[in-house]
Amino acid sequence: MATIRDVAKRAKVSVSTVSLALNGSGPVSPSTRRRVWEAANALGYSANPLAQSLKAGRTRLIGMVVGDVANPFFARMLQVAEQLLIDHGLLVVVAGSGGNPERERAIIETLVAQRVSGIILSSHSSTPEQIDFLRSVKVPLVLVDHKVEGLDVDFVGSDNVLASAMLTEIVIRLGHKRIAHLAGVNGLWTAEQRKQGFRSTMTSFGLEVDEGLILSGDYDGERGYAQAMRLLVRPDRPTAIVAANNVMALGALQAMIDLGIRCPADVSLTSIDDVPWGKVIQPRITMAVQSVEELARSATGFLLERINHADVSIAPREHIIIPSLVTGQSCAPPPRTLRALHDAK
Amino acid sequence: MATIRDVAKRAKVSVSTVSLALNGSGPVSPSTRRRVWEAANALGYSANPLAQSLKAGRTRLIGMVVGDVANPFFARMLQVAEQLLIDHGLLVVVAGSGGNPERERAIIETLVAQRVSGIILSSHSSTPEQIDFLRSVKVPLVLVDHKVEGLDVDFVGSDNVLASAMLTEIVIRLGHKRIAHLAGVNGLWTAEQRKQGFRSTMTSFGLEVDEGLILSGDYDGERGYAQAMRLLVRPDRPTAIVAANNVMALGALQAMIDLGIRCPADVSLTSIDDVPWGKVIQPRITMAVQSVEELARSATGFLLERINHADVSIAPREHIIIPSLVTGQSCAPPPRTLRALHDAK
DNA sequence: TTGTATGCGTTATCAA
DNA sequence: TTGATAACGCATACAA
Repeated sequence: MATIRDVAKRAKVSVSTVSLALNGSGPVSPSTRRRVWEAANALGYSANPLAQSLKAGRTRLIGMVVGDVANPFFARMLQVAEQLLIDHGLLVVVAGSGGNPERERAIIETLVAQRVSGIILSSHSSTPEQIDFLRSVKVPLVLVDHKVEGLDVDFVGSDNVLASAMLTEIVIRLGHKRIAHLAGVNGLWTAEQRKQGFRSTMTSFGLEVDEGLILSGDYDGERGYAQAMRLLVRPDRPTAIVAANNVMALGALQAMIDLGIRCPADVSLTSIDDVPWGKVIQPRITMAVQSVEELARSATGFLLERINHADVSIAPREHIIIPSLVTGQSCAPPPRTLRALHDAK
Repeated sequence: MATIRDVAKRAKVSVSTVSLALNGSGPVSPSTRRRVWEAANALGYSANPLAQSLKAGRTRLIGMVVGDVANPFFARMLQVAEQLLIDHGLLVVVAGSGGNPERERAIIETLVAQRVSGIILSSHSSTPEQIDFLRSVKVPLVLVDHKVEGLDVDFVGSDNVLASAMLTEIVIRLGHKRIAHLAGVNGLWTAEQRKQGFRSTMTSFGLEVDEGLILSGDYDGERGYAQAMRLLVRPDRPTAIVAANNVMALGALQAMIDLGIRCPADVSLTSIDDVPWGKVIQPRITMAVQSVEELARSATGFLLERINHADVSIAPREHIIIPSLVTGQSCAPPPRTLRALHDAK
């Protein structure tokens, strides 16, 4: 591979002139500029990014750290962000933490050591230690999806309270009273927010929250299936389930199918986040969807601003995306028999 | 950040001694080794990967280039590969080519310029120019999924001919005669292989291949839906559809649902590749699945070998994964009326 | 407008 | 066993 020295030799100028000419970072006479250009072209020269990075102290790499790379939500986010970033000459390094805080930390340390220009992080930990650690990261950082309270960095996420509140209200208005919430990973920010939206809506409609009907499915399909099973086999089973994410909703739906319970005739179901291939799943599930595209665009936008204006200090920003309701056929009034029973008591 | 010089100063030795002590790349007396270690620890020193890479001529980065990062097949592949690679101290840079050959080429050039240690590529082009270009890439390269004929590099993929042959045979044995093939992107290796498996099986069972029943859905869900529609509204519609991938099968299923056509009572359906959330889709689709895990493991294994034994020349290897059949409820004998009609003619 | 020289942080060669 | 020094390839402050 040709180096800057080869170009200098061929153009009969010094290396600094080549650098100035090619980067436009200084005054170069048109004639030498052309000579340099031609020499560079003839040799197929392009600067070694490694040497540039060593000099500059940072690479043109962006780190993206999420819990699970294969999760369709993050896969889509990666897709959108990567396209945007590559157009700005930035490459994306992805790593999955598996939801493990230590692993998350180790990955971030590796990325910082690699001198990445910025990090997009969906953090799975908000312990004081993790906050301290993240605070110590001097690389531009944007948090997505999961907010870490007490950490003053850019955040892009959706209104999780609103999302579950919307869905809860829908089933309440249909006449449901025994409503279950299939929650996410306990302690995780989004999971707690969604739980809160469920609880507050129940209360504001004068319904009592049965804590036994709030089960965590860990945002996982299999766990969602198991927990839904547990709910559905109860003699006093709920007549509606508000699932905190898409894959748990699918797990719940599968549990119903396996038990011969009809949706929505017997039990209604709602979900947060779009369901992959939701259109071919019967019944179509009523859900509160957050725009992944908007999330990805916003997060990369924040990051690019910080990278390009590293000199000016920008106050941490927050972009909360409002979920939109997509109505399916998975919700109906509670079955007569049950409703009668409840009304009677 | 502490540099090697800081460590040298603190341990009162030269930088070369620090390098030797820390890397174990030369003879160092136990006492100085300990002093260096302690100094390094006290300063929280770790070598700057950028400087190491500049010296070594290559980074500890692996490039992964696929058509679509959000495609569940590739997302899963990325997930598995990334975990394996990070355990070997390698980070993964991902980029989506969008199936565009020029973009694919540009991405690979960027990765090579970045001095990545290796590239995992699912190429969407096998033109002579692309082959020449890929041949010129001096970085360890492993092809996955799509084989590029005439390029002597490691390849990991599945037996695509067998996959579609299996599915075609299943519907033939159920008595179907008018069988459609919802094919992938014309010209793409896997798509052509799958088409071939369909054709040869039809022929070997003495059935005529109606070219009008082979439609390309471009491996895309929407296109698959449209093409399935086209097939299903025909008065002489096929009684079975063999889809060349999962998302097109889902598109076809959706088309059937929208048209009020029952699956499998009216039309049978099969698919290559696992369907995401296939368990909650009614009916469960009969499919030939390839193990993405095996593919990812094998590909990273090949790559790691080449990277770790860059000195010895290894002949290009091929790992063909045998798809396994997963039987669902999407296949049944053709409807009586139609069968009678056909038998009569 | 152009050239010289230095540093970015390592590793490796060669002396000592 | 240890140390001085030259690369790796580039950018830039300073000189000319």
